Amino acid sequence: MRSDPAKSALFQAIALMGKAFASPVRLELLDLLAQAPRTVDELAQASGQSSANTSQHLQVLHAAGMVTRAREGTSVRYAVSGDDALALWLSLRDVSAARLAEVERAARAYLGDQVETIGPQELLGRLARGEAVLVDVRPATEFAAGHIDGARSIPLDELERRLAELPAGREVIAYCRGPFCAYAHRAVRTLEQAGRQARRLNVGWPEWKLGAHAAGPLTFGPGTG
Amino acid sequence: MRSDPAKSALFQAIALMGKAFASPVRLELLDLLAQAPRTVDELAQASGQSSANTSQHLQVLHAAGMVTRAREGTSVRYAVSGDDALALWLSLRDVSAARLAEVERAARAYLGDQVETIGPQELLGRLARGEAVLVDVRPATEFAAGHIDGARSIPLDELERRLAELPAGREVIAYCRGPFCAYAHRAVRTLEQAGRQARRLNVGWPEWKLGAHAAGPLTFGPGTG
DNA sequence: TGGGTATTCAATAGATAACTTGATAGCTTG
DNA sequence: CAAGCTATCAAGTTATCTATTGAATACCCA
Repeated sequence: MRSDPAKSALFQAIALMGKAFASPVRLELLDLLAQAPRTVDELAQASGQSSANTSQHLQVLHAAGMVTRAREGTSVRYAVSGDDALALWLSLRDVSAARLAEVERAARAYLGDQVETIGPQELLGRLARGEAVLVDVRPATEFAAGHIDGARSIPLDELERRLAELPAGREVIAYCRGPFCAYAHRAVRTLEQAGRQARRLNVGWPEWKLGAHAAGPLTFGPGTG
Repeated sequence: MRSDPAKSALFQAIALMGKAFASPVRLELLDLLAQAPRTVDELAQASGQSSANTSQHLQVLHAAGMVTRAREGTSVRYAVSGDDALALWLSLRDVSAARLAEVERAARAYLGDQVETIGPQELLGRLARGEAVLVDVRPATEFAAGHIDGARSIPLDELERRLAELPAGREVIAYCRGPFCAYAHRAVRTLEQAGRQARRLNVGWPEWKLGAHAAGPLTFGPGTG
């Protein structure tokens, strides 16, 4: 077994994908791409990195097979390469949150006080009975790239002046990018200060897309069926 | 959004776990630990690394929350820290195999010619009807640490001289560490050369343990239910 | 065809990581 | 308590990674 060159090549090849997850900048880019495909420039702006640096990190992600690249006129649009790649990123994120106290701590510090949540099952029931209204508080472009069926788009920074659009007497459920995104937290606080009843959906669009609404608790990895 | 320190800290913390997957040596250690807990020395020997180097890599894995550490007299025994961590490693492995041609290529080169396979569902049926016998061809210590219910242990290097133990007239199903392990391939070839009917189970012990037998095809990530 | 923009390439300096070697600490046994 | 073993630490060398800068390329549009 000592230094079998073929086996060694196998692990080396897998490590290429592992390296993709070794930089916080790349993780942030991946997290942005999990919401919607974007161009290099959009990603550079959203992540606060230089264009060149963003491009280089995207190439690492591309070499690892995590993202696809497509020319669009003068721009190049990157996207997560598939549901399996998306699920892998979410798994890494969730396992690290479960296993690393530092991630939990950083998440709490970033999100602020917890707000009341609702699960996918209960949400579907309340929506079907007309008791609740579902609001996507992400930026409009991300809503356009994909959203939960039946949701209406009110980006967080427009929420305050568009409160009237929300029917009174119905509870408002807000969702955003996922459990580590602050938008829905802030939306719920804004809504409550406006005297509305509001909760946060405990999954984001990527988790929903992968099927969180079809089953109960989140599960990981191969063969959970 | 530009350089939010709290958000940046979050990705930095997650990247700590990402870094764990960035080295082929660590991946090999993780792969070994996926079969059974082991001491530093055992891991060093199995991976062909120096003791000190192995220890350092294990510390990185430990800092990432992927493995646990327990003193056992004069030794220290490491183990994968839980089913979620195990599933994450298997997902990384499988997604990289699906997305990176180089991984596929290296796997084929390592495993040699394909042999006929059988799935968990069909296996359970044949076992229940007494038509097949299931053999675990991994080293005995890995069998002792956990194995598929009803399997008998015949390590690959003992298979040839223990052929008589296998009842004639029944198909032999061999399994080992997983889809990237060569043991079961070699076992099937050995058995066929001895005139026995044999197939390879298309999952290994870790996949089975995580529930591959309970459902059909492998699925990835959160919320597949 | 030429100007403008988006992306990538190339080169560099600074930071991090990998592996080796030799020393240290913890446990077991005589 | 001393000897012997296992694991970890510390220091040093080499290799790799990151981010920056400035140049080059690809595309669009006039």
